Amino acid sequence: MAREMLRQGGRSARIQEAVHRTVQELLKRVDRSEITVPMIAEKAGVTPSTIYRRWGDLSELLADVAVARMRPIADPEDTGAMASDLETFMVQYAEEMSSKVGRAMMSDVLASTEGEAAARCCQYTYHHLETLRERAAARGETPFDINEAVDLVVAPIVYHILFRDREPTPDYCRSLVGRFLGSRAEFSRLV
Amino acid sequence: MAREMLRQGGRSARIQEAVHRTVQELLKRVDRSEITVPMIAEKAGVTPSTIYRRWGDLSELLADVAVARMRPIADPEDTGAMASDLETFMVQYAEEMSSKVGRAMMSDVLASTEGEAAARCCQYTYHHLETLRERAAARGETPFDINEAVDLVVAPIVYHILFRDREPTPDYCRSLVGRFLGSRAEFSRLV
DNA sequence: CACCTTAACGCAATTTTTTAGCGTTAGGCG
DNA sequence: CGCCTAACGCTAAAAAATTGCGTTAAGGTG
Repeated sequence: MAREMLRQGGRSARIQEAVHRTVQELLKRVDRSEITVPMIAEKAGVTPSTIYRRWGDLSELLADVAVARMRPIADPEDTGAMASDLETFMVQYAEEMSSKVGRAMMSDVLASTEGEAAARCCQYTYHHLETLRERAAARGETPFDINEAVDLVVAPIVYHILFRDREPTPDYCRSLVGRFLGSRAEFSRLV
Repeated sequence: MAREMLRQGGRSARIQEAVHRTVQELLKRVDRSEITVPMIAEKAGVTPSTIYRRWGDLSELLADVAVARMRPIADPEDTGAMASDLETFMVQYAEEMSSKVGRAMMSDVLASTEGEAAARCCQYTYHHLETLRERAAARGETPFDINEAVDLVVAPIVYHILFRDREPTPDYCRSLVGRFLGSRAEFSRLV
């Protein structure tokens, strides 16, 4: 799973770059069950033993690549209000994760033995929600609770993607956000 | 994935039984990354080629075993009331799934390529919830909606188990059930 | 800047796993 | 009882994973 490298520059970095890029390209073309370490090694121009020594096995490499792909490159879009911010973000999240590559990424991340990859990609989601929460607070809106957002919105989406028992349509995602924010309103009305 | 066997009895069934049992025993002793097909074959007294032909590869076999283990053997406990029924069931569910073997089962199920295993083990949960729902209706209680129960209670538990961002303690599970039933009460109060 | 240390790599031999052909065994059915 | 063939065992060949050892090149030091 790409332990923290003692040497971060030069050849080592170039190889990581080449291998990651090769894996991503392969994931687009061939089915994941067809992908092998020697195949990746050849296309990336490295020796298989290098991959084995550095990542351990194929599943760890795939998990590493998946986490790298999930690393956020930008903050979620600012739509001007908390509700629409959450809706847009979650709809987009569901779209990305329910796609073929998204599903593959989640699968790879969860297959990683240590579970460290899962925790990290979970942090990415928390970070985005935190951004939205602070943005709402800065606007003067009463900010939402992040743990509750995960329980009421993120978790259902992820569950249905993983277990394939329901399609996470945009409408469904918006209804989740609606229920989430609605439950807060009703709660505050009752106390 | 153990395609529906054309021959269900006799030798074929004995081999499936032996292989399944061997896998379960191995999962208790050795780490999953150590388990190999030849290892299972030897302990089960069959040839590796039999396993490869029947299950495809190791991950499919593990998924098949996991689904078989998750197959319900009994209905959830009847505690006399819908709320306590749900609480007991979900607390027990969280305990089983967050254990080491439970996590391994979920991981194996989700790693299965076709996702057919995931859908099936998802059906088991739905079936149990359906039992609780009918039981509640028979008592005269207003039955809960199963999809909402999945979204509000099951999904968060599963999410936290998979991503290891939170421990699904009994108290936490009960609070999920409480919020779920509470949201229904508040909703009906507002209409 | 030249040198030293050693992490990380390439190569190749070995081991293990996976695949595939082919004959054999034993369910299930007429 | 006897036929048909799904499913198995065995074996050989192919592919993948592991390991030892020499080589390359980061990154630090005098």
